[in-house]
Amino acid sequence: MTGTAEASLALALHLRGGRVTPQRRAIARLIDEAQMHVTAEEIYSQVSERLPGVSIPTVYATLELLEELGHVARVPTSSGPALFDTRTDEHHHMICRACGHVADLMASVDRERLVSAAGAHGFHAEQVQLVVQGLCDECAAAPVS
Amino acid sequence: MTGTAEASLALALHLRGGRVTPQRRAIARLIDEAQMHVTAEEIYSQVSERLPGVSIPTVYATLELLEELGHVARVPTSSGPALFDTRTDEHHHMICRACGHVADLMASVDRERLVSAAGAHGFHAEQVQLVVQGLCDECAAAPVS
DNA sequence: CTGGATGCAAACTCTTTGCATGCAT
DNA sequence: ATGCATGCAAAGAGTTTGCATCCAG
Repeated sequence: MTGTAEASLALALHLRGGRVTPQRRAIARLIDEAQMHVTAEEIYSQVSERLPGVSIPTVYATLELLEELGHVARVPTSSGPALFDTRTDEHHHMICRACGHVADLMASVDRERLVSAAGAHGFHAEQVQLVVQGLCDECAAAPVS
Repeated sequence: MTGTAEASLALALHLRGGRVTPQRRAIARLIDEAQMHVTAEEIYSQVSERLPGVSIPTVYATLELLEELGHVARVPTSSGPALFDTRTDEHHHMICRACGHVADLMASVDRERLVSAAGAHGFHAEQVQLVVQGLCDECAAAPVS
């Protein structure tokens, strides 16, 4: 996961004997330019503008590929469509239980301690994500619906 | 959320003019006795043994009710069916990306700090959950599939 | 009685699969 | 030329909705 998703995708695909297709390039490029948290559907509609004819299964397959390569990470949510995060550095999320909006949270957690705590349970930790649930400013102010 | 789900359910329902039905009692009771992390489907099949005829929509509705009352919490996951946690004290989760198994993680995070960090972003935090993703012992040992 | 809760079936959303075609290598 | 990737359509999970019936209060 060095450099852009588009570049490292080509490299990784060569190594594993995969193909660099226009669809994969276009999706990887969107990820590079991307807006933080996206659903497969959003990727689909945006990539469709640039490369008409892409299909949803291809979007899902490519997102899975990019996830393996570490260019996107799924955000753990409690409901709704899968959210892919284009930021892959250690950061966390606030998720509004009313509108579902996801925002980044700048805060540090003691990753080392948690990884070894997980290890003590026989778990091989790869990623530590913090999810803060509650209400975003707008939903907190909004009428009870 | 004082006492058992079954008991507090009755109280809360009276207060809001809701009804204490056999279905709700049975589901609340399962939650009281429960096994940590359950899907709606698991609740459904277990409650069906005691109270034949319950329907899936009722299970979902009751889980939502119990969630409002604070007797179950959804575990943020990256895929798969919704997981309801019957433990409502502050604790965290390790989720295996291979088999999906969820286990509790005993570790503390500085809740106060995170809640106020979220507050600084205008977010009204209610719950802080940590998700450690990786491989459980068995999947780490298992053949690459 | 009365309206909230239930069961059933159907709709819906999100994601994956099967299969024939197409294209990167 | 070879076989991986694609697009399409359809199947599949999981969850929600609509509506008539039922029963707790």
